[in-house]
Amino acid sequence: MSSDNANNLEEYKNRCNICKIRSYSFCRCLDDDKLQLFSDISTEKNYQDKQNIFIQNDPAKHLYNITEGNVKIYQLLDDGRIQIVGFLYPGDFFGSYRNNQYNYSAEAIGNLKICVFDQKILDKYLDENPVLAKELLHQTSFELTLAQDRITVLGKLNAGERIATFLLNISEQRKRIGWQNNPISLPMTRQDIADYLGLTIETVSREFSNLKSSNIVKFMTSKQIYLTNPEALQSYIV
Amino acid sequence: MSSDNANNLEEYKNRCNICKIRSYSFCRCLDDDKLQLFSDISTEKNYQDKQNIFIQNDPAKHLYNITEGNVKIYQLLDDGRIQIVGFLYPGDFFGSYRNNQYNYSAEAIGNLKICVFDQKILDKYLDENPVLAKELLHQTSFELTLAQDRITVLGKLNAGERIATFLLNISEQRKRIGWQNNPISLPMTRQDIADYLGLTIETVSREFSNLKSSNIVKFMTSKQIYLTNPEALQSYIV
DNA sequence: AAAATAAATTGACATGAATCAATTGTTATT
DNA sequence: AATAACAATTGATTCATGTCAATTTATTTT
Repeated sequence: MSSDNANNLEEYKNRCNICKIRSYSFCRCLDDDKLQLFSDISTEKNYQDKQNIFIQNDPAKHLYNITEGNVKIYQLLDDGRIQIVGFLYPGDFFGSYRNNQYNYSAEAIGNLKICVFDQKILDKYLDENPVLAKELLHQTSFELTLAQDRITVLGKLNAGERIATFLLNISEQRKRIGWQNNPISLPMTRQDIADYLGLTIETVSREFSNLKSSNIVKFMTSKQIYLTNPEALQSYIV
Repeated sequence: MSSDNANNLEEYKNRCNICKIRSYSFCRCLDDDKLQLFSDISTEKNYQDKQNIFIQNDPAKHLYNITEGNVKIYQLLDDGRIQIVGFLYPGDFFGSYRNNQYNYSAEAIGNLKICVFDQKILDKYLDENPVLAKELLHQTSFELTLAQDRITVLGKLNAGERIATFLLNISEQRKRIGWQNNPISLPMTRQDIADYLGLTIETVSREFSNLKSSNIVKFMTSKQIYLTNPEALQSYIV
């Protein structure tokens, strides 16, 4: 674990075809021989659809990084109301780097492959690898800007605008990781979309129907959408 | 700038009577002789009420840390709608550690004293001071959890619940930094509170009146509130 | 393939918060 | 101290989204 290895990470950063831009995924995005270097501090783990990775307020011991698949993180209120804080993609971190409690629950959407980092071991490792610490800081800063954007979406946008933003964000996300950005697939349910956007399932459905009848989107299936007129979507976001 | 200095920071962390818990304020919280060490990488700057520190989408060159006073950070939509992303306190960071554009505008609330860090110089400094990098990561992670909590407030809580959460958060914040947590002062206008909570000024005012007539709060002035019954406020948040 | 179960859509209606408008209270300015 | 300018409150009304209910479509299970 010489600091040399960490500095070399820079070169592998853009090699990953899953998470090119958002950050490298610590494990999958490294060549097999480099992967070995990280086996000291992370272990790989698999989850299936709807499996919980951890629950809000659990004592926090790990930081996770998505290798393959998607995760939803959500907060639950006492009376059962749920808010989905985020849908996460390959390369995204979740869990906790240092807090003693998880701030949300995390659940797999579909099949999931993640890297698990023990907080203490990672923390020690960062002392010897400032490049890695900075990279983690960079990624966390980026996630903070995404969360801040979502605050504006939930605080100021109406239903139609929220849906438009949501569709365009997914399209952008796909572009970022080098996938075709049209048609897009919605791996989550309508209820999940509603809980993510602070709306009800009925409102989500109605807004989709509006977009459909305006020929702005076209549904191949209810989870496969072709953005016929992305510019029209853009104009929703003022 | 030996890495020794950075490691020693740990001892000064809890000395500051402004920002004890949330993190140390890089400058003010250090003894005068230690302060000297940081003059290489940061400069102090003063602002007055309503002065802009930077504007959204400006090319980002600095990271800031509040020494004294408050800052509001906000996003502006094309049609003039505004969302206040956060009210910041002494010890809080804002600006950008590494992005090339600011994600929000920042404005002083009242008199403000901040430390300015040049991105490039800070970045280089972090390589030699992993403890500092980790501390910055820790603070950023913490701010991320706050932003995530706010997503739930804006996505799921009704007007009364948002106001109750807001008042309790301020009370907690004051407790954290060692001030009396009752009565609390609201340095911002009703419009600011509305723009922070995703409500209108009229709704904010009505909810305050409701709390007043239920004897849950008592207004010394319109900006000085005594929380007569904090437990009742708690029960709002389900 | 048929039946059963779950997910998504659509309609009718209710309601919380926004909007519009007027009034009162507070802080500057001369 | 009087006036002006601004901030906060209160009332009347509208409207976007939520709620409740029924129907259609899609996905499992047998």
